[in-house]
Amino acid sequence: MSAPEIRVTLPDGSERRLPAGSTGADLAKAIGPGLAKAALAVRLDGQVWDLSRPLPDGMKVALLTDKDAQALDVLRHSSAHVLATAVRQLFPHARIGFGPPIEDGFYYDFEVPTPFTPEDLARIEAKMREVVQADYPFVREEVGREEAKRRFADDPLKLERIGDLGPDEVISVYTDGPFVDLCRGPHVPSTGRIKHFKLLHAAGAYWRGDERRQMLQRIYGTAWFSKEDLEAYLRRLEEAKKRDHRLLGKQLDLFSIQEDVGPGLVFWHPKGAMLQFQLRRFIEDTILERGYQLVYTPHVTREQLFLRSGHLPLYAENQFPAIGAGEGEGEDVRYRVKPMNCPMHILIYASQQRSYRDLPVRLAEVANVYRNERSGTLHGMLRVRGLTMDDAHIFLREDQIEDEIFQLLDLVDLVMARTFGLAYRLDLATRPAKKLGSDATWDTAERALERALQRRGITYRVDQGGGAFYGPKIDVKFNDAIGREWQGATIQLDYELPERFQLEYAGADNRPHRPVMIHRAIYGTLERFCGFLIEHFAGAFPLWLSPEQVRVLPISDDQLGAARGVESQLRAAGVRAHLDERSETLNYRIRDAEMQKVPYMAVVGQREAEAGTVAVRVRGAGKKQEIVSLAQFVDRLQAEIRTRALAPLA
RNA sequence: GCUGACGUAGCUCAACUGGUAGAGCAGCGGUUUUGUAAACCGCAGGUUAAGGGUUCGAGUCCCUUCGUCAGCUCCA
Repeated sequence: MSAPEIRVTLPDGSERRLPAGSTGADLAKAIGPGLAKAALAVRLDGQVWDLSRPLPDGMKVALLTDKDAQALDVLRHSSAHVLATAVRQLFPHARIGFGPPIEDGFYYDFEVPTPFTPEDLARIEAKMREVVQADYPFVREEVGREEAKRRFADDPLKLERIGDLGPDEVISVYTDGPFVDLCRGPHVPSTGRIKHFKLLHAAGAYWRGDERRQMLQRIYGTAWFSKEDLEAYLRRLEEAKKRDHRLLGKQLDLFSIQEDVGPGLVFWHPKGAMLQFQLRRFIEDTILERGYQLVYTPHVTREQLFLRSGHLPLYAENQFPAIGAGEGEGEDVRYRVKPMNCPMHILIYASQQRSYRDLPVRLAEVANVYRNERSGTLHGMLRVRGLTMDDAHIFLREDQIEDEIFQLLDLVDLVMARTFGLAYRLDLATRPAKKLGSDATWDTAERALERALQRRGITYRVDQGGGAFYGPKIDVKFNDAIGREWQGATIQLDYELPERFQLEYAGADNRPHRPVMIHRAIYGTLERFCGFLIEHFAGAFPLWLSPEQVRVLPISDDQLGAARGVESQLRAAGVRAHLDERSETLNYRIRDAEMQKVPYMAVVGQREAEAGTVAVRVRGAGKKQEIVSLAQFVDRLQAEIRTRALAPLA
């Protein structure tokens, strides 16, 4: 029994009465013809529905148009269906996987005997335009389980999905023209609404994200409400490519990765090495102020150590194979290059008796470790095999955990936000399925992390099951130029290793107690962080980080002497200055300094040479120059370096 | 690791369907001595990633290996 009328509340609070059975489209029509044309979907209490579905009584309803972000997701989801429609027409035997909207676009997975070629993509895109032209309505139907199975009898992928649906779940099917898909929806009213889209690329993707299962072919595309948005997005992709640290690393001669040595192994060229040196110096100075102690430990160890720590065999996949012992040593002695520093730092902790009064003991090491990452995962400096971690292990009492985590979160903020001006996200990663230790321990650990996060009053996401096998962690996430997400800083709580190594401290009760450990890295690794900074600053580093801070440019050889004086005085003042005495035109040398993103140019012509001044040109500021005395210039540079200013001081 | 694409001078890229590997920039040598984003002339630079095969002939076609890129999977 349905009421003869339904009532809905609009976002402005007003109420509307409609005949029972009215749809979102009817509501839009009732409000006005403009809205009827613009409406794409309807939102009921946060849930988005198709316009064609009858509205329930007494709901809050909002019509979505191209102004709503949620509508954009609907558009992209519908675009995925248009893609599948086109693929099915060109490849009738293609089986259909998933086709969701994603950030900036959509994809659809297909099982086809041969992967799509770029030419196929062009054909598919052309076919998609025909589907759009045909303006097929998206028709929603609810079907029973058996009916659903019958309809998709020829597609094992769909059948598998149907089988996975819960008994109470409504099974809906969407049809646009010749294409029928099992789909939760919602969709735009018809394919004609999709106008501004482009297929980007195709690549393999495992069915259901499981590498043990077959590989499907995924086609990625992007879709927008307006031509301008689409073009802006494509431009944004182009711009992002210019910030790519792999490109800038070459252009600015920061680093290289060489085939002769191996993938994922970074050569830090002099300019890149200066970046690393500054970053290292900054973090080491900072943590020394905060009660850390620096240590250095060996790069290889008897394999035994990693057996005891539990890394072998658990982490063996990511470790390089064992190295045989040298002549004269027992044949059973095998060595491993270290993938982590924790066991090393633990041995230092365990090398003497510790009192409860000594805790926390904070051992830090900017250390090189080696991990045999899978070849396909390597990516410039962001994913490498030789990692330089700014690692530390903190040994503490359980009652100290919350405070220590609190302080660590502050350290993260100091480095990320207050020093580099970076926006960052925090994830609280909780217990995974495969874990060590009792649930009670995990409860305590997770709660300690939570409390510290809340005490800092920062928002964070919960990454359910994303913790390490030995404990929960807080991870810092950021995006690279191309939008991929990476992990930076990490703070991990560990009850397991102290147990395995039988660590102890003497308590106030004069009895042995077991400490807890925190593994933490602030940059994460210098490779990844540096790569990220290159992209973040697009190579135009703040002064304190810039490998070359000032380029001194004499206008002609007559000023060479004066320019040499400027260079040496700057260097004496702790500024990384470099004299460009090539017999090229001034314009040429300015252009070169600009392209190398040197923050300051100090031009020395006859006037400056006589007056003891320099003509300062600021990176990126064009012709605007300032004549200052060398002393003033030095003061300004030193202040800017000392404060680690992100932009030139006025 | 998996799927696909790709690999030509230090860098960016040419070389029609197999027919003598080229250009710009960078480098080097000269000339030029410059006032705010590329002076001019010349020279040199390559076992076409490596190895094998097909062919009268391979940068181009086939195979193997290595590497790069995109995505998946996995992780700082």
